[in-house]
Formats: sequence, C-alpha cells, structure tokens
Amino acid sequence: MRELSDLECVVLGLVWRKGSCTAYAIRKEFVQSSSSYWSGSAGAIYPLMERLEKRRLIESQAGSQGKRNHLLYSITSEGERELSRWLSDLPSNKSCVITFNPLRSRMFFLDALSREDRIAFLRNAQAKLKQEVPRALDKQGDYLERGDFFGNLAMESVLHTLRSQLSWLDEAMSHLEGDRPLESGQADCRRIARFKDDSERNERRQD
Amino acid sequence: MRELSDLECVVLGLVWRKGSCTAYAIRKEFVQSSSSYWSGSAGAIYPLMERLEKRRLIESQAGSQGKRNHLLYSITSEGERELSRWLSDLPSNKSCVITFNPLRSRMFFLDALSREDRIAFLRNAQAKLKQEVPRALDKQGDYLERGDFFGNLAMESVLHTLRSQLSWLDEAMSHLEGDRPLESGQADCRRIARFKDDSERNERRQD
DNA sequence: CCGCTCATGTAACTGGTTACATGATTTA
DNA sequence: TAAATCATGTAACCAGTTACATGAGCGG
Repeated sequence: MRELSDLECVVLGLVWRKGSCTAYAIRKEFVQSSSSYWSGSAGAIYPLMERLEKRRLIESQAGSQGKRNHLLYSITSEGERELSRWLSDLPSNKSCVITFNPLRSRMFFLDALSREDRIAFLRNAQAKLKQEVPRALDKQGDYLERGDFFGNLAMESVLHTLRSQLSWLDEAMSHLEGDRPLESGQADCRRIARFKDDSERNERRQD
Repeated sequence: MRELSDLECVVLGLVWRKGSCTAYAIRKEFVQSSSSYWSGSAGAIYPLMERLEKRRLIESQAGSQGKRNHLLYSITSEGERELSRWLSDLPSNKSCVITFNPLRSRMFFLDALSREDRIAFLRNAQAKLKQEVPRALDKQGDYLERGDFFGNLAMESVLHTLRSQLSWLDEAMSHLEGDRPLESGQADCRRIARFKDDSERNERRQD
C-alpha cells in the first residue's frame, strides 16, 4: 500500500487533535496557517479525506446543521497507529530537513542582478521576514491560550527560523553593502577574500 | 503565459551559471544537492528543458562526445531577463518564506506519542541535523574553492537553518525532559509570556 | 567479453493546483 | 431581498514523481 503523503499525515494529525470535525474545518487550518506550503484547497482536502477514510484511518458520521449536511470525521485506532508511525519515522532519504527556501534558492544566482537590485532584494526579503514575526507571535499566543504546548513549540520553530534567516540576511547585507565587500579584512571577510583570488584564478583558467 | 515554476527558474539560473551544459549536468546538481526537495529526476528535467527552450529562455546546440550525442543548452537574453524577474519578485501570496518543515509539522502532534517516543524523536532529529552540518560545510568549502561567493552565501543559509533548528530542539528537549513542562516557572516560560505582550502591543499599534 | 555505471531519454501515474458549481446562511 | 460569504464539493490540468528502456563507455 502506498505510503501516506505528508499532507495526508498532517490532516490525520489535525483530525486526531480536533476530535471530530468536518473537512471544511481542516481546510481552514491550512488557509489560516502561516505557511503557504499547502493551500488547503478544496480540491486537495475533500478527496484526501475520502482516501483516508477508504484506508480506515478516519471514519465519518453524517450530521447536519440547519438544512446543510456535512460529514464529521474522527480518527480510528488504526489511524492513530499510522499517525504515531509518521511521527516517529523521519524519512531517511538524503537530508529531509533541508527543504525548499525561496530566499536561499535565489541567493545562488544573485550575481545575475546589479548591485542595487541585490541590495533591494535583501531589503525586500528582510521586510517580508520582519512582517512575519508578529504574526508568528500572535499564532504562538493563540496556541498558548488554548494550552496547546506542542503547537506553541512548533511556532517557536517558526520564530527560530525567522530570526536565523534575518541574521543571515544581515550577514549577507554587510558583505554586499560595503563598497568592496570582498576585500575588507575582518574575520568573516578574510574567508571571503580567499574567494576572490580563487575566482580570479578561475577566470584566468577558463580563458 | 503560465508563470515559471521555482524549479524552472532554478534550472534557468543553473544554465546561466554554467554557461553551456547538458540536461544531465543540470540533473546532477539536484542529485548532489544537500536538499531533497527536488529529486532531479530525468522525468522532471528533460521535459523541463524542452519547455524552457520552447519559450526561448534557453537554446540548444547539438554536440557529441564519441558516439554519444547530446544537447548543449545556454541561456538567451530573454532567459536572463526572466531570471532577473524571478530573482527580484518574491511571491507575495501569504508568507512565502515559511515553507515546509518535517520536524515542525510533526512537533504539532508530538503529544500523540509517549514521553519516551517524544524524547526519541527529538534525539533522532538532533542526530539528523548534526549529520548535515559537516556536509553543508563541505559544500560551502566547494563553493569557496570555486570562488562562488553567492553559492557560499546560500550555503551559509543552510548552516544558519541547521543551527537554529538545533537550538530549537535543545529548547524543546529541555521542556520535555522536565516532568511538568507546562507548569514550570523558569525563564523560558516567562519569555513566552513576554511574547504574548509583544503581540498584544503589536495589535494595539495596528489598530 | 561481461557487467556496471553513465547519459539520454520515455511512459504512466498522482498529489497537489486553480477554477468552477451550487445551495445555505448571513449581512447590508 | 440582493449581495456576499460559507460550506461542500467536482473537473480539468500539470509539474513533479517513480519506473522503465536503451545504447555508450569502461573496468575487471
């Protein structure tokens, strides 16, 4: 049987956490999440719930509110076992922990931009990250109020990420903002000074 | 015309960087990358190169080595424009910077595990992250040798990420190892209380 | 010469996406 | 009561995935 996708497992976890809920309530979690990785689109969630139910990891109960019908899902014991398995088994193929990062991906090619545009990129990225901090704090506060210790801890990871990215951008900025970012003589930059020599050698080698 | 995917843009950047290369050389970059986000599978890359060529962002030139034929791709000036555009325009929908993180996703539901399994999870995650550090340093060293300043900077982001995740796990561990993680009155928890104040102040400021 | 890896693909599948449909409920 | 939004979906598409095919070069 096919391995569950990460989204399927997260949904399974949400059903477990919420106890008894509709597909729509699950969707909202993703729509309101601070991450944009999963959109929580109906086209993703509704069929996914059916898949989970077909595998007996969740079960549904018909209900209604006014004239509107809905299905209330809850996790089965087999579902709980599957959830535990996912929680315990980090994928072992290569580094599962280094995932996509739009800033990092762009940084690789930033020399394709003019000096001004590079700085603009960094400033823009900084702004975006700073914008996220209060949002994350709010969300963390919500978890705290609900007494959700692990949600709080998960949001702490977001904050750590934001801070580390900001300090990385600071570092990058300090290199790029100087007139001769490759030649100053501080500790960090001695390391980088070596780059330039190397790259000049490289260019010469290519000629 | 459809917007380019991130993978397409990264490939475009690689072609730009490498100057003239085969699809296979591009694939290798992904296979050897420290991230597992894109597999660099043939089924992804070869059709992608055709798509980029059809859009005139890259162009190919037939070549051969021995009896084996191949296509050498290089970027066009339209391709360079498109690359600059991607570099400058961070997606604005929600937070593009908070992406998927398998550790964080699991942390949300870690209370589904027994106390021992939670600790085991954290230890396992720590081990995985620590494993990555020397790998990342090596890769950074490679960029350094090649005089690729921006590659070096990008890998610096990986290192920042690894370190921040490790410190987050440390924090989590110190909470979970104690008997009453939610109720202790130490510094960490006071800090969490402060967060809440911060976010409240923020809300007020926004009003 | 045999087997292994390199290099260049093709084919089938699928888990997500966006866009659309539709009736119920709320709000102006 | 008209318009907007909520809630529950369906349909079409597509960018990736894994798996397979195939011939070239190469080490034993």
